[in-house]
Amino acid sequence: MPTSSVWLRPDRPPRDRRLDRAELVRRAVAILDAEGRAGLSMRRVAGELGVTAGALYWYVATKDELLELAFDDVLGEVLAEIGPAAEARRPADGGGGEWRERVAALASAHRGMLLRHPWALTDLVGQPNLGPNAFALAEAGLGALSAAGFAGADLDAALAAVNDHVVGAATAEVAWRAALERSGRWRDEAAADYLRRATERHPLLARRMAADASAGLDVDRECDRRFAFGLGCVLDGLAARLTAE
Amino acid sequence: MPTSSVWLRPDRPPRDRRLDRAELVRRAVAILDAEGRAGLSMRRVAGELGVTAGALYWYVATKDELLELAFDDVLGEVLAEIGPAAEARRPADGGGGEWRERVAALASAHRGMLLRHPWALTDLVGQPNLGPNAFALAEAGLGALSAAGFAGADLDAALAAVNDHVVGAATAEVAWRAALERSGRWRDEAAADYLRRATERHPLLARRMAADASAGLDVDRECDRRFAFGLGCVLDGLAARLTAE
DNA sequence: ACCTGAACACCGTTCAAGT
DNA sequence: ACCTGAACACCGTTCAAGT
Repeated sequence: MPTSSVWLRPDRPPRDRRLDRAELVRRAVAILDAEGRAGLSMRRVAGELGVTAGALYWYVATKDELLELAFDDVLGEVLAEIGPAAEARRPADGGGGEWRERVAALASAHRGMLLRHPWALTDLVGQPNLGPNAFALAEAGLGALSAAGFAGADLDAALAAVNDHVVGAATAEVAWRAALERSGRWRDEAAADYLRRATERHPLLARRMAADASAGLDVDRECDRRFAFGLGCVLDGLAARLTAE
Repeated sequence: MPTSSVWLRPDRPPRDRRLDRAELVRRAVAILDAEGRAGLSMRRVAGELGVTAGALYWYVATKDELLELAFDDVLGEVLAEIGPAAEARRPADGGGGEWRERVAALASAHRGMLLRHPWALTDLVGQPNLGPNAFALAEAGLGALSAAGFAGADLDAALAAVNDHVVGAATAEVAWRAALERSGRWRDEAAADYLRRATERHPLLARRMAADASAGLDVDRECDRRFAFGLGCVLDGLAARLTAE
């Protein structure tokens, strides 16, 4: 059990080494993307790096630390996508109505990253995230919302409202897509029976499911639509709280 | 690898058995609540039930199935807290402005359950949830929002917006509380140094963190406040979309 | 029908010993 | 300083054999 955090023990200066943290993290992310959390083992990472499992513990104290580093790594993609330009021109802009677009761009990039790396959602639960990219992303969010006019405790709450929607929507989307993939195996007699009986007492649910099934819905479009709908609600609510003060 | 789902194979009628699914689930939930996901092993559950690990596989095909059952079990607490009364009087009420309170009550009970069982948040990612309590909860949400006036695809999107906020906020809250617990171990020289350097380039973040630290903030109150703030935003947005049509 | 006991193929982590 | 090799204490899952 490590007594402190990865972020407090920087990667040591190299001497005779064949590895460094960055390489561990790259491998871990690749494995996580390809096979999910269940596919990641210290032995697997080590094997792909041509090294023994024990060697990894020279760079990292536990597997959890490696996951922490991997999470912060992909978190960096969000601002990389927005472009450092947006960050640079922040103090300059007039803070008019365009805060909505800036917040929406951040939220959308954040969502995109979570969909590319669904395993990262699990990291959000239960682990404090104190890496440099987490800080930078938080600062960008605070910047966009303070430019809008939020300050003090409301600034925290406003950022939380946006982030919560991003995380919640990504969670639901990932789960829904997983369910659809497995639904291929649900096309038998027993499954149809179970669903029929289960929805008998749930007419609204039954109608929505029937609508989805009959319309041959475009999953990507529907996910985008729901995300935009919810984000629009949150942003409207924020705008209302802004003018009310 | 099971080819179908737990929900398709109902618990068999008893003969000489000493166990049943309900007992497995109760034990699993107790262990998860007490020690989190890391504390749950098939051997542990079996041991507490006075039985061999292999015996569990008579009732359940995999550990994942047990987790699925455990998740649906705690999901049942949400409507149990709201009371079946609310469900019963649903078709009767006039559908006026009180939909806000009904949706808020559902969201709040949902949040409470997730905070009591933080391990459930991990289940939300990657696993489709097809248990009876999940269906019932979805129906209740659809009922509240269709009473408000939503229909069709907007009904789905409206429910998703509320649920996403609940799940996202609970995720953030659980992570934040975990971070605060560990912050006891962060009170040394190196940690202070890391935080100082990390926040140097992030003035807004630094100011918010300083405000939190100096005010001696009440974590419970602040979490409640943020949840209500975000939920208020979402509900305002929904209300606006309702009158716009 | 239900459970035991033992096995299989894995884990994360530690640590002496090597270079 | 960095890595190996082997070990320890676990896992989930399977399955013959018992009752």
